[in-house]
Amino acid sequence: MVRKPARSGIKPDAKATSTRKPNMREAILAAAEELFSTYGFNAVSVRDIAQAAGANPGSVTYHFKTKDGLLLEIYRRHCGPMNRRRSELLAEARRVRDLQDRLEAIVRAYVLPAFTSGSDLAGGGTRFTRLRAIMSAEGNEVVRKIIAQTFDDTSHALIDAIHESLPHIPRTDLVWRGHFLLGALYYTLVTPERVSRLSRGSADGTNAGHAIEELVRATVAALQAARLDQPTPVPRKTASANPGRALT
Amino acid sequence: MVRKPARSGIKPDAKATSTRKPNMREAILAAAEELFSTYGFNAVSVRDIAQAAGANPGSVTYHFKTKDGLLLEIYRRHCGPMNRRRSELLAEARRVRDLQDRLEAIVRAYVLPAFTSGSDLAGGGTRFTRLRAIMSAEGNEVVRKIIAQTFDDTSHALIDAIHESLPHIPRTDLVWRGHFLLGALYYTLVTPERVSRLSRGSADGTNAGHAIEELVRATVAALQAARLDQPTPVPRKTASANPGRALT
DNA sequence: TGAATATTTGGACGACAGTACAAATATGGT
DNA sequence: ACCATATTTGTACTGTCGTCCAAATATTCA
Repeated sequence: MVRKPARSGIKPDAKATSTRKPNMREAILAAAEELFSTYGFNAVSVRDIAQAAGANPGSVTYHFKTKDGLLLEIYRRHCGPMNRRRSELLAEARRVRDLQDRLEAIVRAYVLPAFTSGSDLAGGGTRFTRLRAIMSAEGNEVVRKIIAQTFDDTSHALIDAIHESLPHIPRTDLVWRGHFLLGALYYTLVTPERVSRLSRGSADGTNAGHAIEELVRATVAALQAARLDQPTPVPRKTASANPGRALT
Repeated sequence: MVRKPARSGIKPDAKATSTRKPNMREAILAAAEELFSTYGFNAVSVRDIAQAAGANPGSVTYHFKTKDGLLLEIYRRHCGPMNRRRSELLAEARRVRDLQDRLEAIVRAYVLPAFTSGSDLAGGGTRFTRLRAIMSAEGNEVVRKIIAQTFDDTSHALIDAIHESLPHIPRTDLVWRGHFLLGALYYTLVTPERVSRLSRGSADGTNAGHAIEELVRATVAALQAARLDQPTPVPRKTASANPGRALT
């Protein structure tokens, strides 16, 4: 790990009181999720995780075989409930009559489950989404597969629902704007203190409620934007930088 | 680096043919920038960089002392020109008469220099901004200092300029929306292939020109959005979910 | 209970990390 | 040519990494 962990209180002490099950596996998962979502995958070692969970490094290997396997299991835990919740809210949102309200509900259906996970209520959804944000930047191969398999359906459903409500806007534009939504969401979870700093304290970046409201408001407005009727036809010559090569 | 380097024992021979100036320092900087912006800081080793630059690992230490020092120098190279360009374009933008055009110009003044660096024309700006995006997710300590020192001024200038053009919108809201802009920008540079995939090929995420146009259009619309209360005064209950809890 | 199984432990392995350093070499001014 | 300096090289040091494994311990069920 890059910084010293300062010994966060993830100790599995006092376990025998209520539950007869120590369930080291769960403790390891929780510790890994917390550490990965804070420092990133590459910066956290298996030993860091084991120590935070009060377990032996060998135990991690026993339960999850590899470090990638551990990450995979974390994703498996959250993806199902989160996307199920999104589907429910999206179906609800589609039935809203007023266009403006419907759009807002659709965006909310996508954003809300990213902050509140179904199973874990203590900021679990936020933690997992922050993890997703970090992983998208670090570019882990295991994650890339999961995303294409699991999240693309949800994203398509979002875009389709929006397109239904805004049929006059090209689908391609909506893909872009939905992409920007996810980027804004990720960035807010990764660097919330930046909002507090730039607003000189008048906004709290770590307040999920505020973040959601601002994000929904901005996104609904962006989605409804018409094409610019090209006051400047093509970006200036300086914007010649088109890396034809593949990124990532 | 994540993948195995295959350990080719071949040495960088035949270097003295054309140019009489090896300038290994520059080669190391270029290689490090390329590798860091592709795989992240933690995933790339000093040895990876040295090999990519055709240099000896000790040479990296000689020129930049530490790995962090190398990263620091990369930032130093780009921050000055990029922010100077932003200031120029921003001053230009402020003088535009029409409100809509002015807003657009202001946003462009912030976005364009992120894609086209002053010195390097072959996608250098894009590469550096992608690096910044990855670093913001990985959370390096050295970078955090640079950002607070160097980029906050630029961000404040952007927000102030927008606030001048949209005085009826609370500054706090503009901070949020500017934050979303940066998040969207970062995410587009980090995962451009996602746009191509979700649009089923009808949009090219790696095309900087398109990305800029879409980003500017969406951002201008988002910036002008009024509070949700104003246009539709009806409080709704459709999106039943209730956010309100703190995160992190 | 005792046997079968599941889990935990502590240590080991080879690979690779960042950095340091003396020797070798290249460079530039006189 | 010479010397002083700048750079490059090869290697070595000390950690830490992910993973493995045999022994120890806990758990479950006949």
